[in-house]
This record gives sequence, C-alpha cells and structure tokens, in this order.
Amino acid sequence: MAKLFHEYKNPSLAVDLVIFGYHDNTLSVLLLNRKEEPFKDCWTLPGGFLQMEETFLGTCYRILKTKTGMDDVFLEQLYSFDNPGRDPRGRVIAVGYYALINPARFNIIAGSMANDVKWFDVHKMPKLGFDHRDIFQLALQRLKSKILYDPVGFELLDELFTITELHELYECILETTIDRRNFRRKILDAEYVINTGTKREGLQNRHPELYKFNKKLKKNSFQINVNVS
Amino acid sequence: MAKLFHEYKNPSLAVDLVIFGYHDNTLSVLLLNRKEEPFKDCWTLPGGFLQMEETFLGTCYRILKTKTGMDDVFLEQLYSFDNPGRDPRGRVIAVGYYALINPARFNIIAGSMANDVKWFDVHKMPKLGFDHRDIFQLALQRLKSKILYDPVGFELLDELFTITELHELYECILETTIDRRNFRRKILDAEYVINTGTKREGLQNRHPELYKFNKKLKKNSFQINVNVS
DNA sequence: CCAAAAGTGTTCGGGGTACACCCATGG
DNA sequence: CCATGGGTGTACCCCGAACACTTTTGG
Repeated sequence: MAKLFHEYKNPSLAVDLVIFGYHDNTLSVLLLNRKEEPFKDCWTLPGGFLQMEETFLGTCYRILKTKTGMDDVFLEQLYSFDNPGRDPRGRVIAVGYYALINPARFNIIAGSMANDVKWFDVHKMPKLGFDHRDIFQLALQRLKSKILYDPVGFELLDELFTITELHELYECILETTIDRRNFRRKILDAEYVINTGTKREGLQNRHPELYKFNKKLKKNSFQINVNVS
Repeated sequence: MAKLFHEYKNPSLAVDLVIFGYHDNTLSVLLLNRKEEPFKDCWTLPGGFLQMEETFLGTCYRILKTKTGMDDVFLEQLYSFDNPGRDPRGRVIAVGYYALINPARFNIIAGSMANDVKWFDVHKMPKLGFDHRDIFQLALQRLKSKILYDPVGFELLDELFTITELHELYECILETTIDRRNFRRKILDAEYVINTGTKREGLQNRHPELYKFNKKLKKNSFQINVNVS
C-alpha cells in the first residue's frame, strides 16, 4: 500500500450551522456577512472546514466558539449536502447541523472571517450564499416536526420559563394557534416541565408560575397535534 | 490563492449502503464478505469511496450496479458518521444511505471486491466490520419509524400485491401485530393503494385482490399506530 | 364438504378539541 | 376597581381499538 488514504484527492468537508435563537416571540437564525470571496458581502450560515483530527461536533463547537462565543448548546446533525456546484472554489461537501440556543445567554461577536454577525427573523431572510438557503429550509422543517414529539423547545428559552412562554414558542415555530388550555394540560400531563414553586415577579398582572424542563423526560412521551396545512 | 481546495489534506469520504430486502416474511440486509484488509473475511455493508465528480447518489448507484447488479431503487440518506477510529486505514467519513429493494427483481452478484454477497435476516446479523453495526441499526430504526407515515412499504414488494402481503410486511418490520381489518381500512381510506381489479390466481383458497401503489399519495396522508414498546 | 385465507361492519372507549369563567396583580 | 394575562374544568365527538361471521376457492 503506497499512498495513505488522505493523500488521494478528496472533496473538502465543511460543516455548516443553522443556529436558531428565539427572542421577543420571533424565531431567528444567525448569519454571517462574509469578508472574503466567494460570496463576499453576502450573508451565509456560519461554517468551517473539518480538520483531519476533528469530529463534526468538534467543528461545530469550534465555529460556535470562535465566531459567536457560544458553547454548550443543543446540536443535531441535519443532512449532508453534495451538490457538485455548491461551492465555486471546488468540490466541497457540507454536513449541516442545527443548533438551538437562547440568545440571551451569549454575546454574539463578529469573528475575523465576517464583517458582521446578525440574527435574522426566519421570515425575513436575505438571499444566502452557497446552497445555504436549502440547508436553512431543511433545518426549519426539521425543527417544526421535531418539537411535536421531542422536548427540545426549552433549549430556546431561559432555564426557568412559564407555560405561556412555552406555548408562545410553539405557536411561533409552528406558525399556528394552539388552544392554551389544551396545550397546558398536555405539557403538564406529559411531565414535560417541573413546577419550581417560584413565580415570575414584577408584572402588572397575575404572576405566572415558573417551570423548568424535566430532564428525565424521554422522546416520544408526548405528542402535540397541529392542523397540517 | 495557491492551492486548490482538494489539495489540502481532507478526510476520505465513503458511502455505505444498508440495502433492505423483504422475502418470505423476512426483512433482510445485503452484506459483503470482504476479500481484502481491513476486515478481511468479515461481513460489511456494501460501500465505496466518493469520487471527486460524483454525487452521493452517484456513488450509491455505482455500488449497487457493480456489486449487486441493481438500479432504480428507493434510496434515502440516513446520517453521516464521523467517528475518527471507524476505519483503521485512516480518517474516513461515511455517509450512510439505505435502500429498499425487492430481491426478486435482481440477481445478486458477487463483485470483484467481495468473496461473497448474502442476504441476512435483520435478526440474525453477523458481527460487522467498521462501525457498520451502528449504521445498520440506525437504518432499521429509520425504516421502522418511516413506514408509519410515509408510504414506502411497497418498495419492498412486487408491483402488484395483496393487502395481506402489505399487512404482513408491516407486521414483520414493526415486529408487532396489527389488526387485519383496521389495517385494511386505514390503507384503503388513505388511498395508499389502487385496486387493479385482478386477483392472485392459483391459491388453494379465496383469490385475493391485487393492488398497486397509488403514486399520487403524499407523505403524511396516513398514520399507522402501533403500541410503542 | 372441508380447510384456509379473504373480505366485510359495528360497538365501545379514550383522547383530542372546543369552549368560558374566576383569580391574582399593579396601577 | 379596573385592565391584563394566568389558571382551571367540562362536554362532545371523532377516531382508533377490539372483535366475529360470511365468502371464495381448491382439493
């Protein structure tokens, strides 16, 4: 055996991140404005190349850390994208991941690669470079179906939250209305959340109870039903 | 810019296939017995390296064609596997795909890379090389959840099939019993199938009606419910 | 006539949906 | 005391689950 494997020509491997954040009843995605060609001055998903020794998650955290200052977030692999024309520099395969974060926890910083880092409402996305629109759309679709049966919504909220806040989050992501009382019953019956006994103070009306996520809860132990349109 | 992208060191990219076939009330997976190191004489999933100009599906079809003589089958991307130790030859990323085929349609041939090509009952799998057991298990899990809401079962059957055959397929894959009458009603109500008006001949009992898949049927237009264990 | 599998309808119960009133708080 | 949003209970209906008898065919 003459050559080592990596000495053959191989496509490059990039990891691209769809970072979802939720704030003010708005679901947003974090985009970078590129300082370099290709797609200079275009908005793109944060991404980076996989290093030889790195895992995908390793790359994800490197991107999150250096470009946005984040760590310890929910990450899930989305899909791998192989369109031969997706990167004008050559053959690049992209492994898409999506992240769910609470923007309040982090100070977003513009890294060295980007002019600017900004949250965009998922309904007001700019034109994206590469095939990032495809990646974004798949991620959004995945998130929408995932929150129906997997308790991931809390990743986007503060550690303590009210049922109403969780309810609004679901309505925002699913773009529909959900009966408030039925939602509450289902979430409580499924033990999605644990009542902390504390209340949110300082409001001009009744103080809602604060809950935290029940970490023992398993996937598929509840099911939110929505009119599929 | 001095170097072209692919001249940097990159991990190799392999595509590994979990090929499901159904026959005699048994769900099987096609495995190759390797002629070469690593994992010489071990059973593995069919796979191959992505060529620079190739798409993932291109690689899939190349593998299917050269190793098994198949084409025109259902293929879906499963997941990408990045465990740094998964291939003893060096850093190899694997993109997993799974295929659903009707074994009756093809003559399986042992290609030049393999000692042997064989179907294995999913419940009687041998020890697999690389991380192929992980890939296989994820594929099986995906198939089990997919047939509940996406009409893919027919991919494993002949073009014309009876409701009973479809019913047995579901019971076999899901490893459970499903009420025959409720299943039939649900499949017919959802217009999963179209009655061809012909009947299966030559049986010693009542001749069942033959159906074909309704190609207009969309995902999520039905839902099989099963006791989740 | 018998064995074997195909085909068909009805009943019952649980869960999902729809819906309205009282409560707590700050101003 | 009023405005605002939080918290709670019930009735109905639909869908899913359970279930048994008749029909067709070959031998």
